[in-house]
Amino acid sequence: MPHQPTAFRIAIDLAVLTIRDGHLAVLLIERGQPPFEGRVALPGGFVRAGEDLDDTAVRELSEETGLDGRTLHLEQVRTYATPGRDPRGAVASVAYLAIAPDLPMPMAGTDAARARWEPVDHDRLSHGWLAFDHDIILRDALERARAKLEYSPLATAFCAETFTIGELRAVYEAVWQVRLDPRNFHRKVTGVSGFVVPTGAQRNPPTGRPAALYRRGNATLLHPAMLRPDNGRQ
Amino acid sequence: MPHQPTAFRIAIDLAVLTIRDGHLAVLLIERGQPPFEGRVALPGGFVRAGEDLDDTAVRELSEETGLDGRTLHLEQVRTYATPGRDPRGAVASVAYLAIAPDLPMPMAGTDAARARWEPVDHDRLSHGWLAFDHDIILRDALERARAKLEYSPLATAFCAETFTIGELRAVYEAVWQVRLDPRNFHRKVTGVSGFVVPTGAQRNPPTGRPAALYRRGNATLLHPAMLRPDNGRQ
DNA sequence: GCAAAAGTGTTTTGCTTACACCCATGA
DNA sequence: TCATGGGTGTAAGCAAAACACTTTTGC
Repeated sequence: MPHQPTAFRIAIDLAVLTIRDGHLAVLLIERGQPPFEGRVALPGGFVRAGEDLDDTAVRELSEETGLDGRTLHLEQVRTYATPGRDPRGAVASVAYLAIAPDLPMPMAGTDAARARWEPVDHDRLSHGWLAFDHDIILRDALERARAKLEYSPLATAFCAETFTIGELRAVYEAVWQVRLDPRNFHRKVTGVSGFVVPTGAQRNPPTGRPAALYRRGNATLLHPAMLRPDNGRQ
Repeated sequence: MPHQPTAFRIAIDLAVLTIRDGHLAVLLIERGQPPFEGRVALPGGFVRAGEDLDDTAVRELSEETGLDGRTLHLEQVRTYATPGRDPRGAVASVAYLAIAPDLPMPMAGTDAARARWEPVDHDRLSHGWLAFDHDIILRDALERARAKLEYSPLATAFCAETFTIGELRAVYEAVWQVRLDPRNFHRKVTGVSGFVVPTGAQRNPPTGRPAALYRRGNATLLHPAMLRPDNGRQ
């Protein structure tokens, strides 16, 4: 056979999302060496011998950001291997989507010093915001997250252990970039079996009536689904 | 740095689906050499230098099965790289889902002689039906196909250029493994804007009233969606 | 009392289901 | 004429959207 398989290095790139100040934010690393030195990029790194892809994702998340991937929602999105996508040669990238609650930023020690949360800039996205082809990777990861909010309880992964319905609504509003009716949202969420369960406790907002606190339920699929407004309008 | 990135070869594995005799079928290859000689596996092959993943998928589809990937629905599903998944060493596999109409089997020439359609065996699936980890890959690809029938016009990719509503219903029934009410299905499909458009022509079934023929519309998302019966029942 | 956020009730509208019923053909 | 699949009508039930209204806090 004349054609030999090419040898690739395989990188994991992480699109780590959270909600900060009511806005969707992504965890970025300022690159300290070429290629793309000084530019911002998704955190990531190479798969090592004997490592499964999920393991690499957890390890890189810890090394580069200080976050514990075992407690976060973490899922594979897709793989990119367009020739020339990495100036260092034949590097395939397996993209992962991670969802984190609004954590204190510390991420002490190690390489995490270069990590920071940045609001997702929908204008600059796909127009040279991030290094490599990370604009495309982030766009695909965002679309995955948006889609999964509809039929899975993924939104609770953006929240702390306990949360109010208003906080959950803020997640949907930030990720979908829409305004939702608080009254209908409340009824819809509490009507989906296994989505959220009341803890009995309450929390006082700065002003206003105290909100009941909830924790994640055990549903893995939402029924009925939380459909995006205007979803599919031609 | 003590840890070097491992070098991988990257394979594309194809889950090519069609409907044959009212049943969901997958295209399999009987392996002619070790490892897993004599066992059946998904068709596939290695990514070559300078090739994008989609290109490899199209090329392998043509070489191993005689099908033209440029005219088929073809989409990436996910990547598998669990250590030890391939006895030949560090081989990552990028799985693709392909959908074909019920084509005449010829697939003349080349390696396609070893290719054959097999009904999807849901019992043996995940219990050592296919070589490598292809049971898992096929299961994931099937789940992708099942999910996409709900919100995308993917079902038309199983049909020829023109088709009847009954044929389209047979696709949903075969992929979802359910019975659907023909009357309600007809109304639902024709009510989704851009899903199917009437050609004006008709076709006579062996017995019964002639059926109107349709072709694919230009919708990329179905609204309202074709929800799976019982979808999400706890 | 006022502002603000939480939460309930009600109406309208649209989709889904179940099923009765009619249509057009081959044998 | 009968069997068979194609296709329409209709009513019940669930879910979504819009919005009036009440509750409970901090100031």
